Amino acid sequence: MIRTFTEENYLKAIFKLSGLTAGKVSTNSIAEELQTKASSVTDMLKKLGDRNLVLHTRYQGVQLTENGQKCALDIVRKHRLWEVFLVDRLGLGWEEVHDIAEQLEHTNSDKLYEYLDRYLGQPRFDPHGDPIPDKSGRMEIRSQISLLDVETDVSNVVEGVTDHHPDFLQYLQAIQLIP
Amino acid sequence: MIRTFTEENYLKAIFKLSGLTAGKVSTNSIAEELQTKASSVTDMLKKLGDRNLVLHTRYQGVQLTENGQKCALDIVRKHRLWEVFLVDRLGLGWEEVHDIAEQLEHTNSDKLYEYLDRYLGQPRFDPHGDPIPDKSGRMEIRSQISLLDVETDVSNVVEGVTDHHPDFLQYLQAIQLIP
DNA sequence: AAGCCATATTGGGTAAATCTAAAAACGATG
DNA sequence: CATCGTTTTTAGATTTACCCAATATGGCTT
Repeated sequence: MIRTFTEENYLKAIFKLSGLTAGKVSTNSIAEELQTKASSVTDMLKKLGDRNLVLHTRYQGVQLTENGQKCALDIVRKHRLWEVFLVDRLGLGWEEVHDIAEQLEHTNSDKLYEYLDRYLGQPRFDPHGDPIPDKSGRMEIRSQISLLDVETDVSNVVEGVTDHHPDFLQYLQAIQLIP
Repeated sequence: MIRTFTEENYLKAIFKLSGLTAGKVSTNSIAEELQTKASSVTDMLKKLGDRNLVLHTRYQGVQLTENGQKCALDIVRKHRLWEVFLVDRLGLGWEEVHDIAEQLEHTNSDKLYEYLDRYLGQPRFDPHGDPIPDKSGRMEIRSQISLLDVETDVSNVVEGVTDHHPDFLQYLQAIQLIP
């Protein structure tokens, strides 16, 4: 199954948005996520539908098929493995690796990722605390509570962030609040 | 200066062919190198010419401008750094990394390559024995002689290969003739 | 139930990179 | 120096991923 760079980005966006809304994803939300126009999204949804990667009913939103979910998890896996590499091995800052991983994640080669995964010690979480799916798409969920809800005078370990905006991550870095 | 994936591949091809023929490069040779048609090449040469990356005179072949040469060396550098990573760090075979590096080389980020280079110990040669240009495009040339011209009964060190075809490299691997 | 508004889709068009087929230029040779 | 064959370029079409403007849909009000 050959997927273009663009198709992969759509699948990843739909996957991400499905997690937030826990259901069907709207055309406009995808357009905003990918910084494109709703009409472009409709075009692509039709194409992804033809390829059995999404289920799209006119005016009703879209969701990933089992097949599409598998593809999306594969891309997420690649992205997060690269982030671990960039931070743990190369020593880049955890707040600056997202854009680089966004490029690297489109590299295809089963063997590459098999070896990269082993080289990194089969990590289960990326530098932002997000879980890394395994080859078959399974990933660990950690039960976490928000820092907003934490009791004062109690020591806690920060495991991850939910806001991935560069500015916010740089702020966390500056105050040394690191997962 | 933003370059597309495709433009980068053309620059790399022209650079490679310039080295072989030591002069102007023909449209057909580029078409063969990139597995495309001569008419597509002409189109792209026009575009690269407009961008001051090549010097193209109708029916007379093409050569890289100083600017184009710099871009090509940058891509070659990225390619070869990735090859070192794949072989030395991940443990992939030197005969199977070319296609993967061909994808990775299009990743952009000055900082990434600065850190990758340092992480790999600023290597000057890739696993095939080809020199790796430094940030400003300079690279070492080793004076090598062909195995065909080597005297018998004399011990030699194999430094590299000139034929990069997967089948040939797999054969060398099989007989343990490794740089 | 009718109207209104936000959301989504369609239709028509553009730009990039490709292709095929036809025409143009080069250069080797008789 | 005219001709032939190869190489290269042009012209016109196709495909992919976009865009805008116009239209359609569905849900919410009243």
